[in-house]
Amino acid sequence: MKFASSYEPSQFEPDIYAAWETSGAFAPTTPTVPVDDDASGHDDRFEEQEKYYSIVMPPPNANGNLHIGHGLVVALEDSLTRYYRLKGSSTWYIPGADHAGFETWVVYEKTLEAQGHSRFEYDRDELYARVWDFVAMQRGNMELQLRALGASCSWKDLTFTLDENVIDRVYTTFEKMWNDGLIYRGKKLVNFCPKHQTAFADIEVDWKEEKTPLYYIKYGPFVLATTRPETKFGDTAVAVNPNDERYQEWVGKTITVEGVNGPFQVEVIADDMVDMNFGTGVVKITPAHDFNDWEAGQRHNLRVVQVIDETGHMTEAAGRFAGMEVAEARKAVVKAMDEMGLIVKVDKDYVNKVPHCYKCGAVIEPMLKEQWFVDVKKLAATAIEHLNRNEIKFYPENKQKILVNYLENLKDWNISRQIPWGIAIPMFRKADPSATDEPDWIFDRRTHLKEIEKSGVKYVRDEDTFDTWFSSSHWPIVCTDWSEDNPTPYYPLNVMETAGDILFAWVARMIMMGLYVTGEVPFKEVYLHGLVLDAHGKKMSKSKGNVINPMDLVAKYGSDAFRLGILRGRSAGMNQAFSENSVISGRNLCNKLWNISRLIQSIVDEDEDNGEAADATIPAEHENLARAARSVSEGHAASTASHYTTLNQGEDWICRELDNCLEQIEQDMKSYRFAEAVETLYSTIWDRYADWFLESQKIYRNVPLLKKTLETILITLHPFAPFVTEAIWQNLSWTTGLIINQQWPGKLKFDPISAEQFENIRIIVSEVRGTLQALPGTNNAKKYGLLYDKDSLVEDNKFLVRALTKVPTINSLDGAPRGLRLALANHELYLDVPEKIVTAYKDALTERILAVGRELDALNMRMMNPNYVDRAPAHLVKETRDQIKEKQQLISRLKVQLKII
RNA sequence: GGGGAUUUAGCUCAGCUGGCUAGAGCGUACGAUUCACAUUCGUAAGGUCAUAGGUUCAAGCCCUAUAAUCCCCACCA
Repeated sequence: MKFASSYEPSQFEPDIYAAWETSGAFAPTTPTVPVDDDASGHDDRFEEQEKYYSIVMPPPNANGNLHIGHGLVVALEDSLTRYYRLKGSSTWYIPGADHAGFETWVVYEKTLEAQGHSRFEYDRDELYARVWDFVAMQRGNMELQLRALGASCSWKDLTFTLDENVIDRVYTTFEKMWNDGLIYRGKKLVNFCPKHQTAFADIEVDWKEEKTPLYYIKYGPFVLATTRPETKFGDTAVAVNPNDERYQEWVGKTITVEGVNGPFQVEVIADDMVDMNFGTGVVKITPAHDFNDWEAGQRHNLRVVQVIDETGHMTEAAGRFAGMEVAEARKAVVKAMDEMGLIVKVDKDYVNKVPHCYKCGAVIEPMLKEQWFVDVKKLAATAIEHLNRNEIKFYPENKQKILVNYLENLKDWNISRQIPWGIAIPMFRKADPSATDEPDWIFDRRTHLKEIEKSGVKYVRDEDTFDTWFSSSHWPIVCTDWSEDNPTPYYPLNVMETAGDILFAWVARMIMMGLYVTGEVPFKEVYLHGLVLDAHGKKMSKSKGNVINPMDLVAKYGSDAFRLGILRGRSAGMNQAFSENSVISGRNLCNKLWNISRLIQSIVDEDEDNGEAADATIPAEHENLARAARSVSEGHAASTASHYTTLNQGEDWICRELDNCLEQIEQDMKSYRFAEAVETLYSTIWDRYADWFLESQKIYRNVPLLKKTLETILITLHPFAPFVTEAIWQNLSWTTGLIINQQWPGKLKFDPISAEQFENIRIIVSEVRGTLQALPGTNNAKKYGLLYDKDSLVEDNKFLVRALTKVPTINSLDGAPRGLRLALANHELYLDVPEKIVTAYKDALTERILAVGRELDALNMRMMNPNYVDRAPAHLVKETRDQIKEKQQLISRLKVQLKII
């Protein structure tokens, strides 16, 4: 026997993955490059009646390890991929790796510092080369982990965000945008991290609430409130609200302000931005270091004086405070002002929101810099138009509205980053400004050169790199190898599965870019998953020490258990807690399935030893139970057990249950209800297949049906638990090939009336079990027999009912009723219990009658309501009537029993 | 300030278009056991579905308020 008594994932998983990978099962069945076999000049792939299923992996950081979120990503995406592969689509799951510009840069800079070096010792190109080697060294780690999770992705198509074709595509788009006037260079305030020396997009800024003292300072004729007294040297105006009567007389005048570096003059302006109710209703304007002030400065044509430099130190404009760090300068300035009596009061508990670098936590300084910007107005408008036409279906639905709302308010996008690790911006600046006839900036793809010559003029490359999202926004295009000359049926993607928190950063930009480049939306559906929280619903973080490593769980419980566990209790877009219990329950299911297979294989072996391999067998003692066999041929058989015949109610019933299960799974997968699909499989396999059908097969054996139904279960579970299903498939004696390549099972055939009769058997068995447990004493099941009165269902299924209830005997009632009557409406059944015990059961019986009576009352109330009878659908009214009849019967029978006692 | 969610058993969550006598996993209690599986089997306890109104023959589900929790966007000096 090949089956050990329990399933050990680690014994199978690596070999199974290797078998899949080497067999080529991960590659799409239709080529990913154009095909023109009939030399028609057209790509044949568009003409075939082929179903394509394409999905890309949000590229994990090439430099890092996978975290639990990636575990969820693989569980979701790979389940989809395997499901559609079994369904017969040419399936392309494209893996990726992200150079993760800033993230990787931060890690690398730390290792540099640890070695006692600084980035400033090297020039940009050298740094780039060094990081490349660093990443190359680390890469592969994450790829191994994706394999451990069972990702059935097409490895040969792995796309790295710095691959040549990616850079090519990004440059092509950039050039097009440049020519279309969508790219401009602007000197604007940008979010700048003084530690990392780079600008950020708004979206990358981490706002934190902090107590920052609010100083009320004397300011010429005014008193005004500020949290940043050190920027006073950059003030070029003071503003009041135009409707503020208190300050009307000053508007338009120039005032003299006493300062720590001596008096200076500013103009008083009126602007709506000022809130009359905050502080004193007077605001100092520092255009170089505050976004609102910058905008006010634009409106009023104010001078811009930079007082903080890129390293976070005060400039010469700060006079004697020059060279100090911002925090230090603030203290010094406050002290000096206090000594001069300029500070009126201090609100120490004032809570303010301060921008921080999301990586190092340093305070972000708004900094005036020349950067490249994308004019997003048109791009956003086009995206909104397509979104409003519902060309993309969102899961959860509400994200569509949120996205449109975001796009409507989108500001121009700063795409310049001052980090060496990234794709170089392909722009070159004229070296000699005196050559006035030539443009200042030109586009050129030769970014490997620092200097180029064009029309005899020298140009120097801009040292900045692209914001990672600028290149990432091309992901569906570059992964599927779409091009203007060769569109591909794999674009648009069928689905974009990714984290809900990058809806704006990534999804929005992919849509804008996809439309701009290809004219089509880049994907037909979007599924957004939420955060995986810890067991208590808290965000996982290193500082809290509650991070769960998916690889630990895989090692402990197996890959399938992890996948099943993480899909449980999870729905689109929701941040949900992770519980190890769910993984344990997944592990148990794998083991259960293993043992189900072990049992069936042993039955098959025994059957073959008996030389009766051909057909269903019925033990001689049950021969009278066999009904006329219905031969059913299966047109869409998965493997070898193509012929089966159902021979009793239990067999019809399991076919019906499996059919329902298949239908349910299909619906769930269509609507991305993964947790429900797993739940359905769990209860079908465990509560129905194992607990009822297999138990019944210990009495009646139907080998072809056992084979067929096991195959059905294995294939249906395979998308969610790929390893154990493949391990079993390989160990079964009659299956061939790999399960990953099988076809999704078709519907099973069965007799519905017979199937429904089995429900009655289940009800009878449950009632017997429940009543026996409620009787006083232990081991009741072994003590009392079961009596039936003219009940053909029980008579025909004597042996089965006996096996399931464990009662010692089942006999026909001869003579007057005796013992304890079971509370079943349509069956006359008695437990052969002595008088004494029946009496002891009296209270329980009375309670039972009362409970049924309450249910009956509720039903009667409903029927007495004329509105219900008139307005409710007829079938419901009939159902109620039937229920009333049934309950009445049950009560009267129980009352008879009670009287006898 | 603008927007999005969540609130159902001890815990984590289902309950999709109203028909519910509200479900699952884990946990708990009680009982079983020599074989497929203790990673097992059986039985049970446990919920005025956040609160208050409303619509409807019928509300966990729809509407209107309220409360609590969480998230995103904008940012007030």
